[in-house]
Amino acid sequence: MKTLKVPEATIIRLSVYSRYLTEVDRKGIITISSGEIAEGVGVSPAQVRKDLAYFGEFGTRGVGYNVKDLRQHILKILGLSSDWSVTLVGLGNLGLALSSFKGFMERGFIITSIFDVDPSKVGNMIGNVKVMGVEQLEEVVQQNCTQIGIVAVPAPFAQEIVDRLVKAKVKAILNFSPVVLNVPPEIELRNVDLAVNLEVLTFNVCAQRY
Amino acid sequence: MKTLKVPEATIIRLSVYSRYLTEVDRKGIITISSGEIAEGVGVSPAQVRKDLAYFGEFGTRGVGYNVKDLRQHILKILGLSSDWSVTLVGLGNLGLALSSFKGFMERGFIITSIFDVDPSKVGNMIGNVKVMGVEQLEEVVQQNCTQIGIVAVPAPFAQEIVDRLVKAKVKAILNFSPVVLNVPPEIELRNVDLAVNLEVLTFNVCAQRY
DNA sequence: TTATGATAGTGCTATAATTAACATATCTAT
DNA sequence: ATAGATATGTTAATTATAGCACTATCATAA
Repeated sequence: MKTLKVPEATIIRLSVYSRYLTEVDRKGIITISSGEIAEGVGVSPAQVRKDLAYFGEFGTRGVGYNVKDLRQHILKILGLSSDWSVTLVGLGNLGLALSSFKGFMERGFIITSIFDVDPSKVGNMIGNVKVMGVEQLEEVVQQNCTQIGIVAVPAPFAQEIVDRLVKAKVKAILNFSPVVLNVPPEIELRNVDLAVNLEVLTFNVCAQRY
Repeated sequence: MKTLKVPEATIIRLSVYSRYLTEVDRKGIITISSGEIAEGVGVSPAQVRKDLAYFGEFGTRGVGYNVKDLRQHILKILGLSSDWSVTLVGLGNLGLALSSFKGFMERGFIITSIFDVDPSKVGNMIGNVKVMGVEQLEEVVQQNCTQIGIVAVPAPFAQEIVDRLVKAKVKAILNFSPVVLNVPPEIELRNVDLAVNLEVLTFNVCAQRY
């Protein structure tokens, strides 16, 4: 057990491992080796062991890992042993897609509030959540002890929404607007930029040159 | 000019720089320094210069970079000097959101075809693109010389769709299904896993422990 | 024309991440 | 019991990435 500085790449892989283990578990498989996990998710066996070694010893030498146990351990590491209350701000096309995204619920992310500015949307039900006007954001989010905010508003409004989420004491923000946002250092911020992803692809497609 | 092995992190940053430069250019600013770019996007000035150095010399010592020029150079590097034909497979909530995502069009990604299995969707118009049944995928995609496929279908169908895209000779695939996909090495594949992003956040929120 | 200030480009250093190698532990079969 | 096969955990080596500091170059103004 090394501990202390864990690369972000490791966290991302752990998340992928856990999802793969869920799949493997569903097939009724009891034990799995680092090599099989590696094969399944497309990394090296050493990488799998190294990633796990940051957090402890979860396997049995000569045998492998118990699928259920390892999965549980990883979920615990990722902070997924209990549910998270999530607020979604912005109910455009992307927001709507996110609101019904199964992958969130499956992993314990519960969307407990949804906000939009559009009066024609406010009051509507999305699943069993009522859409509210953004003016209520701080109050509702704080009351619910919501810890994660998802920002899916047009770029020009993103910073303002983020500021209000910070005021409402969320701990982490997932931003889908293609802008650089400023948050206090204690707030975790991640940006998902869809166009960037395509551009990495086009670079690579064109990259015989480099 | 160093060339040859460019880190992916560099490509991602270049994409961010270029977007920032677009913004700066709109404000009518002519010249910008590495320090100002760095400030604007939240990296170090050395990093900005290093990233650009992979591809050439674009600035003037003692002065900085011409905003328009640098922007154009970066777009060229990323392969964005001409448009890309993109096909979208899967018109669920996410697919629908992607189909109308402005960020794609702005950067020259043109969705030229959309496929779904649901007969109630086939035939509908999304913008000026007619939704087609997946059975036509190979034919249409190949005919259009579409080079990029976006996969937004449920996880169990993703591999099959990817196989068909490969058969249809796309060069790159952006996958939104949370599964590990197999493609031949010459095909560029990127995965966008929305839940993973949230899980990196929760880990960090919980990570006082580590 | 020359001195000064500013800033890009670059080589070197330090840090981080990945891969490889190995020593240790477990299970199975004889 | 013991030997052999297997697979983890860990240390070492390699590779990749980022940061720093120096050098070269340009613009400006005296």
